Amino acid sequence: MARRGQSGDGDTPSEILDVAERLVQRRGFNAFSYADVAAELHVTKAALHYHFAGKAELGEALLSRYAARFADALAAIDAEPATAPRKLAAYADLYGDVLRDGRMCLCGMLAAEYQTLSEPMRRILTRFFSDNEAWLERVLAKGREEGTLHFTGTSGEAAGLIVAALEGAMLVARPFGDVARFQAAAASLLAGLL
Amino acid sequence: MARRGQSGDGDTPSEILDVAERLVQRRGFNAFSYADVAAELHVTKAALHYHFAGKAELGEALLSRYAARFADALAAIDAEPATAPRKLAAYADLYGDVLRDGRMCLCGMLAAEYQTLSEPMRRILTRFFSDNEAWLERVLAKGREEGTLHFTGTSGEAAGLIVAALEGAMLVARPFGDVARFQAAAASLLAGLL
DNA sequence: GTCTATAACGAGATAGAC
DNA sequence: GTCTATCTCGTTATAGAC
Repeated sequence: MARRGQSGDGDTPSEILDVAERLVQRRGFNAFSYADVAAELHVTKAALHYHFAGKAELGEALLSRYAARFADALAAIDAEPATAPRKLAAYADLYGDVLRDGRMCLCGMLAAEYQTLSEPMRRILTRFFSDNEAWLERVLAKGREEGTLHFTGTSGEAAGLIVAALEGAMLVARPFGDVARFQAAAASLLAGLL
Repeated sequence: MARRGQSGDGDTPSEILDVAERLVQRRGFNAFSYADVAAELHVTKAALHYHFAGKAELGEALLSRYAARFADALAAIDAEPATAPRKLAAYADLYGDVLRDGRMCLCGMLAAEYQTLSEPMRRILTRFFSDNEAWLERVLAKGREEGTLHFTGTSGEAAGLIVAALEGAMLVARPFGDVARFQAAAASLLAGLL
């Protein structure tokens, strides 16, 4: 059974989210419209408003789904036995996969547009970064304890640097249309932790 | 003589650029309008169109001025004798100063919106990052040569990581309204190069 | 160099039929 | 659940007076 997109389900709300997500990740939340999504799905804007009352509600659904998917990916990394460096490499690959599809991280994109977002969207967004850093902090602490990772400062500080560096590496790589630029930065970052 | 803003000159085009720049750095290029700038300067939108034909032309002027100002700041760092680590710290401070004013780096913001920009804007933007990395590459190579900096990989790779990490640290710090978050990431980054 | 006025378009959203 | 039709507003941009 052919299944496209990342959401398994082929129901209308999911299809709307799939299209909107790609548009936001490529162009930004303030540069996509209901008309864009409607045209691509061959439905009318009114149909979209039936499923998502307004742009803010659509944005919240987008963020919630993205954060949940990311959390699942982190759980999947934790499910397999691996050294801390390998877990970090797997983490960086999550970002690389998004970039390879020509997209910015949804949350990195929305972070840039933060001041124009609704309160609910803001809360989910900051939560995303906090959760990511908390996961990284655990991996980093374990790695340092096991002797597989070496860094100065706290695990929390290193976690913050990793999130920042990966988001920034995606941000800068996209204008150059050059995934290798991201890979080089990620490799350089992780090499500094060995 | 009282002088506000960063542009020395108090002529109309400069004032327009000052206001537009702040709006773009806080809200994004696709979330500010001629009406916003006009209202703040107590002039009409038509007056703005006299100085900058369209939004794209205004954006080009914005980017050119920002890039020139940044280049001046790098020249100023080079003008004084300092160790490579001190130069890197001064470089990171350029970003910190922008963030302390509640702003994202203009070029980081526009990098997120890259796919919606005009060709001329795109060219100036990528040039900005290339120039920054070239400057960093020189500082890094010198520092390694002098033994004041230590890192694996090429100077170019390390330069790319620094730009990415600082841009990303700004991006992530803003949603938290927390400059300390940026400072911690910058410190952690530079500590890894000692 | 700045104004008033307005054109032309697209965005977000709603009412009500089917 | 999707449609047609419509509304209102904001945005970019221009013409022409002062």
